[in-house]
Amino acid sequence: MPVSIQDVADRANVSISTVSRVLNRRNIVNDVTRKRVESAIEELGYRPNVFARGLMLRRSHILGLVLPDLHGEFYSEIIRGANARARELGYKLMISSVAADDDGSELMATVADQALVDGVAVMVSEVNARTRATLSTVKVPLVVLDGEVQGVRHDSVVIDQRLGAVALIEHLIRDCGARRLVFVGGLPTNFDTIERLAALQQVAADADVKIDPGNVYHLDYQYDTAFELGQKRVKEWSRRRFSVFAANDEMAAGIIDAAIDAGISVPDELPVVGFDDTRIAAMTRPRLTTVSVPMSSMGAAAVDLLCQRLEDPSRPATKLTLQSELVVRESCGVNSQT
Amino acid sequence: MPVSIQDVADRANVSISTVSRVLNRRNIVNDVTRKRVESAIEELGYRPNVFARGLMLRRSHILGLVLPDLHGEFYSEIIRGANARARELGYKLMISSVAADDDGSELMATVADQALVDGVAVMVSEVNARTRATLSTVKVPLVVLDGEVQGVRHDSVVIDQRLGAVALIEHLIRDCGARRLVFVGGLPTNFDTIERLAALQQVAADADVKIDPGNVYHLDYQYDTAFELGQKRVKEWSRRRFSVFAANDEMAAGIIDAAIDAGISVPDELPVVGFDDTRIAAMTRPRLTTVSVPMSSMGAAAVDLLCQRLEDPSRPATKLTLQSELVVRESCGVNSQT
DNA sequence: GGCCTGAATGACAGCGCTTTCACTCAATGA
DNA sequence: TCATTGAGTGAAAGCGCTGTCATTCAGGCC
Repeated sequence: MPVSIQDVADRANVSISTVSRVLNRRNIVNDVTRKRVESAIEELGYRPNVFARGLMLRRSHILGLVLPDLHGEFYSEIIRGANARARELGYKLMISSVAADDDGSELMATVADQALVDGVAVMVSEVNARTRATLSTVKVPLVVLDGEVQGVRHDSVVIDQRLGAVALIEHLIRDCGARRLVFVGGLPTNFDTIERLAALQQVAADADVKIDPGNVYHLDYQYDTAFELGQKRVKEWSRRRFSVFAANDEMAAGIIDAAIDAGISVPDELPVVGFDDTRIAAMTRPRLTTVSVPMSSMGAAAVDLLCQRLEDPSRPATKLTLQSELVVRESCGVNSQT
Repeated sequence: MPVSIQDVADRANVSISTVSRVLNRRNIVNDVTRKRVESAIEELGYRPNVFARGLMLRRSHILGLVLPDLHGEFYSEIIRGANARARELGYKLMISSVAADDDGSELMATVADQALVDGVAVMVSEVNARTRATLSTVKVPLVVLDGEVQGVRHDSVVIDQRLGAVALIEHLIRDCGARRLVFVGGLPTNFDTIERLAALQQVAADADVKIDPGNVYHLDYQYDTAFELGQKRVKEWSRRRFSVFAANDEMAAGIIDAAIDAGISVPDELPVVGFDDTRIAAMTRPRLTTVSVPMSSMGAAAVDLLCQRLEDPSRPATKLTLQSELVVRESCGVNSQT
């Protein structure tokens, strides 16, 4: 039923070799012959069989993208960026998600399909022995997003959260007069949480601002849990003149809402800042001061890196760093944009 | 370099046929032999070549998902739902996007990769002759999301927006006392816009509520354009006691913000409702009254339908309808949840 | 013993493509 | 005139797998 290269060859009165040559624009084919083949292809609506081609070429022109979860704008933006760039470069994108709390086996099952993809970009929320072991079995080019896996050869694209985070916290301390800070992050093993907390501690130390270990909370990046935490703590935070640095916008929104419910004014009685600059950052009231991270660029960069390595497998491992940027809105108390 | 079925056969001292049989659990293989083959597979870390297999079986276990755009929560939720179900059923998902204003050629290029996928789910924002022509060339099972394409054999999963929309408008009219309505939708050719406007007109007619054609606006589902429209009209709407029905939450948020900027209170002076119940619907102030549509279920259902047809190609075309549901919050003026 | 049966396995023909190698046949130079 | 070129093409060998058919061989029956 499906039309094969043989059908085209028959119709054009040439051998399949010639059709193949026309298809791949390789050795010179006589103009007249090529035209004949091309119209045969057109008339028959012929499309080369991807499998046969993949079998020969050992190339599928498919790139894998493995994300910890598909929830939230963060990931969807990565997909969008990766998809756009992949299309530009003539690749297809295969998406998989892995539960954030996966022990590695699921990651394994997903990445194991390397047999199909030419390369794979992986974002692991947490690097441990299991994930390391899993990733070391990957035989195709590997790009790690927003993290690094020791002992495994891979390129990576990371976001320099430090710069943005530092700018954010300096703004909070210098311009908004914060003296005491609360940090609300994800799990202590989470790469982003580690980075953001480190930035906080660094700036705080420099500015002689206090961060009590008791004021560092590890939640799960969700609105609800942050809201619950806020319900319990918001009055105390406000009374003691704290400012809240949440490691993402969702949690910042949760805390803002808890504060408002408790009759506490944000930012006057409790400044709150977020991270990521997702869609909701502009929707909260007050609007969130946050750090914009180039999510879709990250996806695009991953695809770039994969393709570059595919072209030149011997090039040295590359680490691409994307910058993050402070976005000042209203939730921190001083709107320097006005 | 890569280990093939022959390597396994050699190591286990059997023929490749036997290895293949072990792999596919087909004809009975002697227990002793099977164990030997299995351990050979294990030791060699053998994984069947997807292309060779696909070439024989004409099955890739990959499903395609083509969306008009990858922006926005709506699409990312579809991807999430589809991905989860695909994984459950042993399929992989390949994502592509097509610009919303595509004339069909891009859709063509994307869907043309049917050679690779076992089936494809397509969401077209607008059905016209071009898209119809493109989709009629698809040779694998096709599921159309949120729409129908005449003359092309396909299954479909649609969201019954009518029910939710009707409930929303009835709530607006009956419970909130709306007498005059403004509709802010997408392009007049957009399926969702057509459905939602139709529901509005139906209910309005029944309730003897007026909808002036001059109060039907066709925008692009974006916050910004709605905000701009709001800046121009919000005072007039408020003065004339209008209520605004926006065809998605983004536009509703834009109008709310325009109203607030103009010093107009929502909902007291201008009730506004949205559609979709995306993340931002709970983030606006006041929170949006909207209609929740089961986005991720839609993705999952598409995958289900595809797999079912793959199993039984002769089954009659199926149309799966998902229900939408009114979500009352604050932006309409009466919070019946309290 | 000769024959049949059926379980277990192997040999081999493709699937549709790319690619190597060989071939044809003008045009060219000696 | 004849060997030599090289552009253009075809024949055929796989790529790694599945599935059909053939083969082997122990056990059961007459």
